[in-house]
Amino acid sequence: MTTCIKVKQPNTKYIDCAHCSMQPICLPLKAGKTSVSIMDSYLSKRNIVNISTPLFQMQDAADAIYAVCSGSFKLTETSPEGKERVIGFRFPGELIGEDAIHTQTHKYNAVAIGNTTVCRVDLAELIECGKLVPELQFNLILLLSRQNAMLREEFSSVVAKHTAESLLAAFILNMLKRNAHYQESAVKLHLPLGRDVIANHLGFRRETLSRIFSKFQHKGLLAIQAKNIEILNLEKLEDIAYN
Amino acid sequence: MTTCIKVKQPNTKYIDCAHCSMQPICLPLKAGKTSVSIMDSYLSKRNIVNISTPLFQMQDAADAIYAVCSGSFKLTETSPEGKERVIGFRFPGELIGEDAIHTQTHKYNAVAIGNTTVCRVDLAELIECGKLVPELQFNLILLLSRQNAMLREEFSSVVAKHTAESLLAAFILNMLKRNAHYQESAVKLHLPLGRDVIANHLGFRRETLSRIFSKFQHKGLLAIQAKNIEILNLEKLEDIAYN
DNA sequence: GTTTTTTGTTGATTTAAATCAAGCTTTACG
DNA sequence: CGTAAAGCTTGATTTAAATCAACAAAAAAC
Repeated sequence: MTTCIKVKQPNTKYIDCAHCSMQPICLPLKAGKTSVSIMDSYLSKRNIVNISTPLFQMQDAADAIYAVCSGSFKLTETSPEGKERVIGFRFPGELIGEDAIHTQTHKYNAVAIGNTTVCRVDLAELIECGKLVPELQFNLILLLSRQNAMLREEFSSVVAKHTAESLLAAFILNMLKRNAHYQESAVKLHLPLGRDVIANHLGFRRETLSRIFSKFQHKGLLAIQAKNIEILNLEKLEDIAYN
Repeated sequence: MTTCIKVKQPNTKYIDCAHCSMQPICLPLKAGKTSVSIMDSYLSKRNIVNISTPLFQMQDAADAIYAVCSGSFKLTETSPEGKERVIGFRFPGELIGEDAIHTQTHKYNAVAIGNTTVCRVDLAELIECGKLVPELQFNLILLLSRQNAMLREEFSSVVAKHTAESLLAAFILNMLKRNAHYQESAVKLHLPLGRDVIANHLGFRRETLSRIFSKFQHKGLLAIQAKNIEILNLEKLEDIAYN
């Protein structure tokens, strides 16, 4: 049976399979619940390590779903003039490329931030396997529905915000929630994202981001050390987010 | 067999079932492809007319997926202080509440804009039916994946925009694309949304929206008559959207 | 059909964020 | 190890959008 091989890397934290979004697909395979022999022959599940390279790019053929094991990804769109717009992020335990089932070609780029590990599930094989194992197919439905809910949540953290402050506050809260299950503390957040990348995503300038971070620190809402953010006053941050 | 009953209303356009997002589920039922008798006994598909009322609200039990037949819906979140934030729109042929499969309770409100018609598919019955008809289950996977892609597209039309102008331009282009198959012209857009609602969604004030609309008209990009927008210069609009 | 209310537009002023610019810190590199 | 490069912060100025305010145009109500 294929297993998840964890590649040792310095300063990286791995998500355990129990907290991974791919679990509804992987679990029957690992636990040997049903039809393991069938799935084993179909699903080519393996680990790939990327070093700051694209997992896939716009217009690439979409032939797999990925789950992030360690590290982070930024999802970007490239405009005709070559400008890059960061449309989202993916962290350990989250999915990338799940819309591929429908689209055939990718509509955005998925680029590794630092060194990352991913689990890859071949789409054609997954679909074949699903035909034989209805349980797996229903798990995929659950997984897609959950990804849908996650997407909408990420969406609502950046939409309909009137000020840069409420936008950033909502973004931090979204990051906190999504990273909760693999951070040491519920109020401590390691954000492996550069200021430029965050600012691009939120639609304002690096300088503005820096100023708001400073303001939040002076107000006693956050304590920031490089890429580590500690939330000191969650309630006030939520007030600002809800505008 | 249950059929789609179209209720006659003045000034409303119905999406035909061939262009509806629910089609992958409804089609086997209507065409009598496979196991129609089984599905017929399970799927309670029917039309409901709403007059400016919520289809569902935050924290309501999520027990169905809806497809919009006619009219439009706004999706909103209500903050603890009662402020409303418009997080998206749904038009004829599009789905509402598909994330319900995973979440059990709704995380946002779906409110009818004017008079609307929807098709309702009971979730518990759909899942039961899926167990018996694997083909239906795979169609649901396709549908969820497509909804995922649509969500990401709606998302990327409002994220990472640096100016109000590019935000509005991208929003118009997204609306144009999503309404393409039931508008008379590829460059004419009937937007049944009030200025306040659009402005709320995009995160700025009614006055700002009005001014940009005027600016776009003076520049010869748009021709606006109340809620009807004609795109006169698509290329320039795209340039502004890509910022 | 007229009044009232809601919705949309335009103008003047204030405020928030972009831009320009310099200094500082951290990481990468020879 | 020291230097270069990239990333982050803070300040001064300009520009874009919010706010305040008046008015016009549609709907809705009477």
